[in-house]
Amino acid sequence: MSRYEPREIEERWQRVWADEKTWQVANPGQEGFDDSKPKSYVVVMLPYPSGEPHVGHLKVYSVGDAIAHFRRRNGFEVIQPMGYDSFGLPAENNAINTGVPPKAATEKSIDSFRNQFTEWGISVDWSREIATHTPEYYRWTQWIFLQLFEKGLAYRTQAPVQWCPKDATVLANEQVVDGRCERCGTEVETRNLRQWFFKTTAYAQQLLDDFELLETWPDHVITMQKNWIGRSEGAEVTFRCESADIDFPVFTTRPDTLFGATFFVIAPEHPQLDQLIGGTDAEEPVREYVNSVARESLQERGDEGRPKTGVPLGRTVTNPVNGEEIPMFVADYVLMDYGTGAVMAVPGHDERDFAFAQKFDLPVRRVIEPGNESGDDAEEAGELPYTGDGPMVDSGSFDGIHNREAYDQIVAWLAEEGRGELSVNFRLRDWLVSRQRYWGAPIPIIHCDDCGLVPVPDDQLPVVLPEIEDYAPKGKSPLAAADDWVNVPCPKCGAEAKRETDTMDTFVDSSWYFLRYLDSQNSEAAFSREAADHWMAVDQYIGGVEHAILHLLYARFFAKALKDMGHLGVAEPFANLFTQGMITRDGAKMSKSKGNTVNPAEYVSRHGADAARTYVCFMGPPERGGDWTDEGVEGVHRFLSRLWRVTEEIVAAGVPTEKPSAGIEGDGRTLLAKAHWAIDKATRDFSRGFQFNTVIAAVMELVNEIYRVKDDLIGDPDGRAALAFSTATAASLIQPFAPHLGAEVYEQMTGDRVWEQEWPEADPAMLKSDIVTIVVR
RNA sequence: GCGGCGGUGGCGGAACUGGUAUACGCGAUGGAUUCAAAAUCCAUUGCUCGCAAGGGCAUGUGGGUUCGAUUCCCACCCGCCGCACCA
Repeated sequence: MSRYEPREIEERWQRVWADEKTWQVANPGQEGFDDSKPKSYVVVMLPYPSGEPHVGHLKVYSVGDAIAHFRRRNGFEVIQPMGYDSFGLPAENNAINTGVPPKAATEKSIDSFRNQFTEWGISVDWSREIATHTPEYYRWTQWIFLQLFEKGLAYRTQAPVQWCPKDATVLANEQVVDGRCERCGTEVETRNLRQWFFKTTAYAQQLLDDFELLETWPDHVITMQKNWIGRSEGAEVTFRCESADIDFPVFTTRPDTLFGATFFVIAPEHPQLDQLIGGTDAEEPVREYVNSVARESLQERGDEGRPKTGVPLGRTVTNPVNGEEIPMFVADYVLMDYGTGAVMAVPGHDERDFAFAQKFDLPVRRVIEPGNESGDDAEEAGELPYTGDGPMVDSGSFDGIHNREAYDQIVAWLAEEGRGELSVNFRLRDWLVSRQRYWGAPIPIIHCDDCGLVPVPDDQLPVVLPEIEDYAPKGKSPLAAADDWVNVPCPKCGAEAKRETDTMDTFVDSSWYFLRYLDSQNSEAAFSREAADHWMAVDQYIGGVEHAILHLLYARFFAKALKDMGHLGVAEPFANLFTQGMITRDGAKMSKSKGNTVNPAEYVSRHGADAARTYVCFMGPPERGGDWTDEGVEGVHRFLSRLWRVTEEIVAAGVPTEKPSAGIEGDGRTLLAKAHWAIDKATRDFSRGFQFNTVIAAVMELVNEIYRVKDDLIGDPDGRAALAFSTATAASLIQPFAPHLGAEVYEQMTGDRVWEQEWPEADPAMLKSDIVTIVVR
């Protein structure tokens, strides 16, 4: 009997799949297109190709492939493409350090990724492969940019932006975490720069509403996105500064507390600050304060518990509800980029305003009595600031009314007076997409002194990224030094003009790649509407939670914008989302510095791709993380070897051509019952949130049962038929995880190709237990 | 502080709708095979008292509902993740 040599088996089947283009699927209108089957579009988030794939990749592609196989065998026409998110800073930083051009290094990594994915036996339709750094791809990234530009959804403006001094580029808000660059951890600075933005805020409401359309997105991802979009309802109320002749609108979620406003605060960056203090006694101290705030990092400023600071402006505004004059302050706890950059301060009913009032000895006024409805801690409820509900006091004609009712009445009254209206505010800001770096898609815009911002005409796309010598960032894009490339005639008037030298954030590239997969060879369009209408939306999207906000929000925005521009039929790109957990080692996140990394290639060569793949699916529920152990992989390898050995044994004894007889009794009957039990269990757990660990456990139980009875059954033709059926069943059920061994064993037992077989169905008659358990009360 | 997820043997984890807690795997112990080892196979393995038959205790803690609770309810403790001066 020969040993289980996984690499031999795996290479053999990989050759078959490659030669026969088994996983290649035609589009509508193409030869071989099959519309008799329902479609299923399975996408695993595309990798950033750097070095070699790590275990995270092994896990996510194993999970995705299991789903793809299961869908195929349940009668779906499945496409599972692959691509590379191949623009990005790491390749460029590497180029600065080593001199290896980003393109060369990236393409080497892509080859390595493709080779390993092939060795793992992932069932990819390679005819659809894309890489975002190729002109064939980014030509269409640029085209989409221009589409957004035409619709006013891409615009250029000067704004205070987050600048990472280490990476020497601006960052999107989403890419700044705790005041630090999400990539490199460097503290970011605020700079006032002209930058390109996508108008994500135009879709803020729709991004919230369309969560309705999503079928199985994990709650925590939706929650995170909702928090990020940060919708709050309230009112916009205008306070007037008579002495300076300026109206100050403020956003408040508590218009019911308007009568309690005792002062007024504006942000240090407020554009009208100069007008308010110019030539007054307050000018000196205010300027000093504003400068000191500017010197502070965002992180320091954002600290919730820090003592309140601020400076009086020596002016007042009029409270529109009672005509009262209240003093104005500038303070850094008011942020310019939320609401209107000014707030009415109600220290009696807001904790931050209260803290400020205490510090500056300002009056605190109660306008809501603690309600008696809650009945809990009366003492605490009586203290100020009080943020709960209750009847209004000291609020003119609204006294005695419950604050929730007063809310509506006050807003109605303000609207009548023309001093306010209902309003909704979002925390979400527009997406800053320009980067002062080299290795990205050039922004296809030409700056002309006379014509302004001129889009590069369609027939001149792509704007090819030129090859340069010096990648080092100098505060502006390295592209600025490429004179031949920068200087071009204006497409409109022909005068001398200059190209935009910024490149796009790589998240732009990855916001639409799942559309390019559908029509990757199309040189006339980004993708055909017909192909998109057939395949979209993605039926199952799979990836890490770390993209819960960034990538998933951007891709959702893209789909909505493309839909509104008539290029796409769906508003949500990913109908179902599955997020897989991270694999650790020795309980810690893997990192080169800790020396606890796992190189999948090593395990694939030692135990086979099937064992490595099955192990990552067996570690625990795939949405959770797990700790990698060598013993664990060995255990799975042992299980696969057992399946292999029993196959050899049955082959040696002679594989029966007959099916097991229906009347079989004893061990044969028990074994068949176990096989049907395993089919039933595996099918249910597969469908129930991809519980792969228990699917695999069920197959292990079946194999254990085969071993328990095989010596008794192998001598008898009928018993051998039962063994062959059960072994083929085990192969069939393990195939989504171990496609090579699944194919091998299945072929030996039946002569057929397992991936062409329908997923097995359990015979209900075989599921009935002989022993009926009666529950006695 | 707010929101979400979780806590079960020595370890990773099972347990569907409230019905045999600990499936499956790892590890450990004993045995078979072998000149020996590897590999393989078989058996045992929650803790505890007992020579044994058998008993007691166990799903983070404390209560509750129920004939019956890992599962449902209330209160609390711990861990992980996200957000956090957003008016």
